[in-house]
Amino acid sequence: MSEEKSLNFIEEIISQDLASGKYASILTRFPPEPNGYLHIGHAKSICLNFGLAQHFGGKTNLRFDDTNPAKEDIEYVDSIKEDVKWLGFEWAKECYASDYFDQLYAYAVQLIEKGLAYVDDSTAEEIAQQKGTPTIPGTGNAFRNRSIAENLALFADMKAGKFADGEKVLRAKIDLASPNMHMRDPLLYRIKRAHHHRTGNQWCIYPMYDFAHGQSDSIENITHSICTLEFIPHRALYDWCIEQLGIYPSHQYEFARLNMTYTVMSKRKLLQLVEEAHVESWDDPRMPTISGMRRRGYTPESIRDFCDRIGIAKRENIIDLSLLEFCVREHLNKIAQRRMVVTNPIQLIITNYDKGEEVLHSENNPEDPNGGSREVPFSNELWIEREDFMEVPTKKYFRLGPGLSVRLKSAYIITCDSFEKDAEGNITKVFASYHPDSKSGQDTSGIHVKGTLHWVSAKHAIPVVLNEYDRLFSVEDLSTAEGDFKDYINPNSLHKVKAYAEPALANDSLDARFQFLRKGYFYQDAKSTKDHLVFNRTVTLKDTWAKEQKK
RNA sequence: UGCCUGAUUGUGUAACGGUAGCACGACUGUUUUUGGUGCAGUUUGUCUUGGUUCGAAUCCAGGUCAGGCAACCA
Repeated sequence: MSEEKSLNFIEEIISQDLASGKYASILTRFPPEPNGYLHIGHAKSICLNFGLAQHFGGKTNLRFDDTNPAKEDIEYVDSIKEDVKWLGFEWAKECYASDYFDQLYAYAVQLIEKGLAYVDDSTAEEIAQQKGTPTIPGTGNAFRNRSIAENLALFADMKAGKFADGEKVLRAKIDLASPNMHMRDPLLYRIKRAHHHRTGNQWCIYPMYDFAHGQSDSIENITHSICTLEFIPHRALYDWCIEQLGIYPSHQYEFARLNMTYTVMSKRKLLQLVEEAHVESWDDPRMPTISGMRRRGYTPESIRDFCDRIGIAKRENIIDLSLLEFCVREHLNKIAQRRMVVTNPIQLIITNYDKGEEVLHSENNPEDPNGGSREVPFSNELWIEREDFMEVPTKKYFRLGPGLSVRLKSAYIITCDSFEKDAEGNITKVFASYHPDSKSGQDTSGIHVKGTLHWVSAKHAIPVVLNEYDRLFSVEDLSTAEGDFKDYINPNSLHKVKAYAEPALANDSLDARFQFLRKGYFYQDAKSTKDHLVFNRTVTLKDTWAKEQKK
């Protein structure tokens, strides 16, 4: 293989654990709560967890952290499974925290029996108040001293549904003065009458995250439980539960979550964008969701490559969107079928072309010698881009203008002779003559031109619609922007454009990736039909001319 | 005011007491029937003050800055 890539801190830990014989093999898990769609931040975690297992010869479970029925739904479970598969990963077991509800309940009873948990009748407000603040120790209440027998009975009654929602909770008895707020007698169970998407109405008490997650890891024999930085203060509790219960010691490790420029990465905010119709749906191609990116035309390979490149560390980060764009372009350049599409057309008449029409050939992908070619009809009446003609060309402009010559891609070199304008001064027609001996592939004209234009034969063109996407937000770093994040939504994140496409596109497979020459990479939209072809722009091509013009 | 993390070029990420490297971005040049791609090159960095050491991004002490922690959310 190639030279060794340095290990990130988690790989470092794992290789030591393996070398020391602490574990014979590793087992990781990806544990989403099914309360929303997965986004590119989850992709980082998925690639990490599954990637670790692949790299070190272990396995990964997919576990749904479904301990809060009020927010969760089967719809999300299904989408999550689809997204993980699409990214190219296979889980060893499909698990649910709800599968462990009986076991978890038994664990809670064990804690009570050890005098390490108690039923508290206080209200949420009272409990919050009694917890104190980070600088002021908490104070206990009378419930803390209930007898084991009483706690056992009360907890059984909680389970049996003898109390109303919120009337009682089960708490761990740890340390109300702990400098770690999470150790100040954290809640273990709450009463909540809600329909659970898997257990139905079987339960009216549900374990809290802190009482479910570590134990679920332990039950599955997860060796390395990897989560994001905000769970660092939970680790003490994670370890406490495992130790007091005397169960398999899974260990938690934390890394920094992904942030990206020009977008948001929280399920809550993404949900808001959907619910308030700032975007069409969870899979709107502007969304940073996996489903949105898939619909936009991102490939799983490019997303995995991206996750590889951003690395894993503990420091807060914000990744440039341009890195993601680089990754897709790099992959798409290798696999995309080249096609010609004109979006803002002006008519080009080739005055000396008297053959009527002919069929030319153009390569599907210059990067792929085996990519073959396609037929492209040519005639004396073409569409070219309006911006490819300039009445008074500027100095570095090497496209079409009066007296200037360019090549029509895969066709002939032409020279512009004249043009027409309407009353308002808009160019309506451009007239040119072609050089018959300059035909693509058999050019003997000796003419050298700097520009090559894409084009479409007017009478052969088929109408298509292009969705040209731009960034969802107008500021780079939403986390430092003041006020509501929605104030920064880019009002021009979508341009729907009508365009003329070469006929080959009508017969192309729905699943193909395209590069529309000089315009960008496109992918057929989920709602596109034969009669109404719609393409989503995945990403533009790099455009050094646009950059030059800005100067 | 407490506790916990962290700080390396514009952005990420390496260097595990011994040459601060890589990628993206930006900028040059070159190739090109896509102003794409490819190729070659340039560019900017160890938060700060002390200390240990022949030698510190790395170890120690203090400071600064940033983020997290007081949901019957995960």
